[in-house]
Amino acid sequence: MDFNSTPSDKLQKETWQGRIVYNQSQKSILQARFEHDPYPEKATRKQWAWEIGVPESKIQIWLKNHRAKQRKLGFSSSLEEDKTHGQDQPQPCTQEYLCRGARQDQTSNPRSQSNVPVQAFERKQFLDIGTRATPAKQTAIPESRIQMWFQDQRSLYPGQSRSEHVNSSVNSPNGRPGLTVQQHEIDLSTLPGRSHFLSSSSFSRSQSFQPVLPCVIQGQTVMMQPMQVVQGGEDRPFALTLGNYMPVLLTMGGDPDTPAPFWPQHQEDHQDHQEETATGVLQLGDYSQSQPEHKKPPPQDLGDMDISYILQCWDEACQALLAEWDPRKGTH
DNA sequence: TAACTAACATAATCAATAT
DNA sequence: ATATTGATTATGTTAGTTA
Repeated sequence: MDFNSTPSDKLQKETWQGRIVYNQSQKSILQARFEHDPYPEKATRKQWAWEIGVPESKIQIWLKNHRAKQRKLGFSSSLEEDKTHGQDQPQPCTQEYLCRGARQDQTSNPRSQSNVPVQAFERKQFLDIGTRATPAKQTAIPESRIQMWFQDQRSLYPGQSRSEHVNSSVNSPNGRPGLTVQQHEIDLSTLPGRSHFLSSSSFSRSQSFQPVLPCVIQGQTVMMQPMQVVQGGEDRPFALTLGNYMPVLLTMGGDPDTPAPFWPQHQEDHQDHQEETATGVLQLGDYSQSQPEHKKPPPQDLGDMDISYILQCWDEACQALLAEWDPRKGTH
């Protein structure tokens, strides 16, 4: 991530959050297209995205913002006349919802495809751009679908508020959430039983879980499990918060239904690395292992491990993170 | 057929970038 | 410092899928 480069003549640049800065030609194209079709269907959005060279999800965001801007400017009435234009004359929708056929084909439930997004949501209800991309890669579900699914899940299971999310971020000195560390405990026993989700899931409704901090050492995944809820993570150096986490060593494999951890062993060419550092890992095994109040023994696989080795891994993890953590950037 | 949920939408707001 | 704008939130609707 390059925070020092100037935007000048770059096509677009990505910031810590993956924010795009459209150049003038991109904006012109989008605005011209928008005038003719302010509510493009999926295929059209993809076409625009291809022409401009950005993901379709970005087009969707741009359209959303541009519609809002137009409404604010008082052009909403004219938009009403245009909005069915170019949609092969479907039945006019109530409000501005796309009609049948104009929408993307409804994909099957991510839960039936893989429990990667489910477990990601169980761990963290607010996904950053980087962490969102990882389960998307693991499941072949587009990132925009992952994002939508998370939004729907949050509406179904309001486990934490935005402010709690913000407060739980460990901000870097410049105010940016360099490493997002979810410290809010989601008590599943309070969730409404509105679906078969919980009962069919790998954990019981009466259980709660806490997020974990991952790191990979010598081919092993070490999960840093919270020992207690940390108050006021703001402005606190990451190194200090590490002390509140208990190392738990996880091993690969096991349950065939359990996908491989989506923590990338090889951090590929994704735009955002720092966010994934703190969040993008799949916790394996029984969720009951994560209950901090009971101080249960670590996962069963750990029984085969030598405790000194575990502690050594933990020490190495701390050392590595401390060595690589740049206080000016909030990450390495 | 009812329940569930993916795929949309809006308004409000935050935050990065431009002016 | 302020305006612009991309991104995210909460919340609501529609319609396809599933039990």
